[in-house]
Amino acid sequence: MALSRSEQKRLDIINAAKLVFKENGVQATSMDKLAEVANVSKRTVYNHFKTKEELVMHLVKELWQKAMLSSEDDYDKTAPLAPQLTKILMKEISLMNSPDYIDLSRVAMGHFLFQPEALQVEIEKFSKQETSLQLWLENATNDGLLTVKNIELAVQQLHGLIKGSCFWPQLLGLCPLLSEQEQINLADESVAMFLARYANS
Amino acid sequence: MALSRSEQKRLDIINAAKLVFKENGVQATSMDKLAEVANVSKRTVYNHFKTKEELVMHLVKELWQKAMLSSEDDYDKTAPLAPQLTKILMKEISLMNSPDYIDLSRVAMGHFLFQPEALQVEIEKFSKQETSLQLWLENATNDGLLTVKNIELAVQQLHGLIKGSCFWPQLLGLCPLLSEQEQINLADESVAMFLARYANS
DNA sequence: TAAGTAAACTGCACCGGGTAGTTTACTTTG
DNA sequence: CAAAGTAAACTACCCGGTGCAGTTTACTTA
Repeated sequence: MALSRSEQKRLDIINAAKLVFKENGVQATSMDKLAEVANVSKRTVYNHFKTKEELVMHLVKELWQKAMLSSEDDYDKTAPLAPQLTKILMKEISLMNSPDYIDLSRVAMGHFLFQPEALQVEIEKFSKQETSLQLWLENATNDGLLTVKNIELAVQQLHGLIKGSCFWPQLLGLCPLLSEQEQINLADESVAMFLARYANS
Repeated sequence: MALSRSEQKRLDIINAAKLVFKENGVQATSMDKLAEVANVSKRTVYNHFKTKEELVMHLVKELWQKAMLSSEDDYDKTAPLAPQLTKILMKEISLMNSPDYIDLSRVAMGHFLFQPEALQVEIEKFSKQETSLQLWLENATNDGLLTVKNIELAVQQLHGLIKGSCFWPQLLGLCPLLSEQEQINLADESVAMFLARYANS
């Protein structure tokens, strides 16, 4: 499955961008530096991406798609709730706690922090689809296994519990990534708290 | 209490910095622009602050001090837990959900995102003191009113529940600030979930 | 009350350096 | 040989920070 030379160069540029943006952010990284790291002439960079902005957007979209790819988390009416929910959370945790995701999120955040309109635009392109977590909660609530009055709030609570330990501290460089065991503990603790509040006995 | 002219100019500069940094961030704001907004000559800016960095740091320290000023939240062994915890959370929520705090946090985040070492240094200067939330949890646990095995985790969980609704979305410009009623609801919901998990019946 | 003084402020030119994006003339590769 | 890549110079800026001559302010002395 050989890539054409052009395709290869394109990948070199994208990989170099990820590498170099994550070190100092977008603004502080020049296109000259980027081309140098990619081992590509600056003109080639501009042949593949019209502007710096376009290159950044390409990376951001890649990130979004990764975060949004919804796997089929089958909701099972008869199985115990805790393991099902744990499985869903583990999937989110292991994604958000990966180096690539953190690094790219930092880049995106640095880029969008002061352009909320642009961020809104990007988000709306993807926010049509419900998350698998939300669907699961809706199913379990409709079957009377949970008592959740406000599903949006519940989703936000679960995400808050998770991200507060496995995403934001790492994004800010205040904590190292979680080990596999720590990830499992976090999922279990989050599920325990959530079900203590919402599960029907 | 009249301020000397120099003190007044200094305040003008600081206020202009808050105003102008919050619009486009630190990197994207020139010192010429800042001086113009402050109605002060650029030379005067540099007379008060040796470098741009020093000015930014001044703002950040101001933010930290506001966030850290711990009030005496008296723990009361005999009173019901929920209202006590709600009160503490409300104080944190109303601080974190204020425009000044959000705006300055955004500036600080944009500045430190790619300088984790510098952030570490700043944080360590302030992180000696325990938060009032942590103290309260320790007291309630020692008195057997709560069963919390891991207090640090519990603190992080509470902060996650709160910040996930009243801080991070606003920092990113995805949600408007919470109304007083929404703040109260958030505090109540967070307390309800927390106590459902940890309170001894 | 008038003259003097030190400190702070102003405005502007200036410096060294950096950047996004373009152009050109030439070379490599499929 | 046509499409893509290369190196290097080039345009047209912007920015942090400094130096300096001259002015304003507030306060004090004669």
